[in-house]
Amino acid sequence: MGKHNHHEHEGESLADAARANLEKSGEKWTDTRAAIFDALAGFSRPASAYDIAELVSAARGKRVAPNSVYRILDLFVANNLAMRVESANAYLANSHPGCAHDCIFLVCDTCGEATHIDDDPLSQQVRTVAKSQGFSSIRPVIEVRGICQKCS
Amino acid sequence: MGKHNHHEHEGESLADAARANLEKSGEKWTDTRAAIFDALAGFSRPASAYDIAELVSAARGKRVAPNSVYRILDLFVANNLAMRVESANAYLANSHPGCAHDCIFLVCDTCGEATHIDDDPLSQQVRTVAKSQGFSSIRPVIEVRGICQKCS
DNA sequence: TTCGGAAATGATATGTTGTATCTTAACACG
DNA sequence: CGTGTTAAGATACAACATATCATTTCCGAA
Repeated sequence: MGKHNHHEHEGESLADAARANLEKSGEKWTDTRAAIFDALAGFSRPASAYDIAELVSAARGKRVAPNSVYRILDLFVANNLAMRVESANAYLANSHPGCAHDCIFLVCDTCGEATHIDDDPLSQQVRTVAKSQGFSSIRPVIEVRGICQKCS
Repeated sequence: MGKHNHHEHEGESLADAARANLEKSGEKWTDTRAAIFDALAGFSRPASAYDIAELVSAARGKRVAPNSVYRILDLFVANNLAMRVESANAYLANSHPGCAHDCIFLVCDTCGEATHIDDDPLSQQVRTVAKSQGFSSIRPVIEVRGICQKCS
């Protein structure tokens, strides 16, 4: 079935888990990175790098430039602490870091909320199709735009 | 199997088919639209609105502004003459307009070429997952980033 | 302890993608 | 013809992303 348990973290606990995962890769959990992770995790919907820059700048009373945010988000994505939602040019914190999946995002065109689904059999099919065409280094991008239940 | 024949058009014939489809929806096939469609169809990989603006401007010796290109691309996408590749912020001409599918794009990170796949059973599964979460007005975005055979 | 190198962040500039608003031009129809 | 509608142009700006170089921080070796 491709199903298994996730540890769904939140708040302190999520940041701790993120930190642990990042340090496991030999990366440092700096103040700036912590602040950016907190900001990202605090959003209930995909946040742009500029959203995060603004929030972190306000929270610390000290400007954080967008390029720094992008750098750190790239690091987070590379280490599975965050995911990029391509169709929204925005990022989401991974609520179960350390557990790698191809993600499926359902993004509401009305409220902007994104639901994060794992469906390994489905994403495997996508990988298989790509592989059959000779693709390697495959990174599936599976998203759905639409209207969520709340908004309809 | 979800398989069926496509009429794969190219060149003149593709533009003709595009024109027919657009007019069938009560839209006009103007000179500007024709020029933008030709430009788009002439690219071998997903083209940005600015790529197209540049090419059309050169071809006509008369500047076409990006906003006009966006307007017309939106019209094309709405009428299935073109598709947007979300992960590339770019557009592709539909080589079989009039035949609606959820598309799967395989995009090479090295050369930028995009392969267009139809797999209705697969995209149906994506739609079903979204529906099961209460989503409506569903538009799947299924893309794969990776390295194509030629580039590996 | 401080020196020197490496990694992280900051400052700044610029490139790319996308929209908003208003004006002008083309066109269709009475 | 005139008049209303649709298409396209001009312009400005907003939003997203990267490039480059300077500064700071941190850590290990002397």
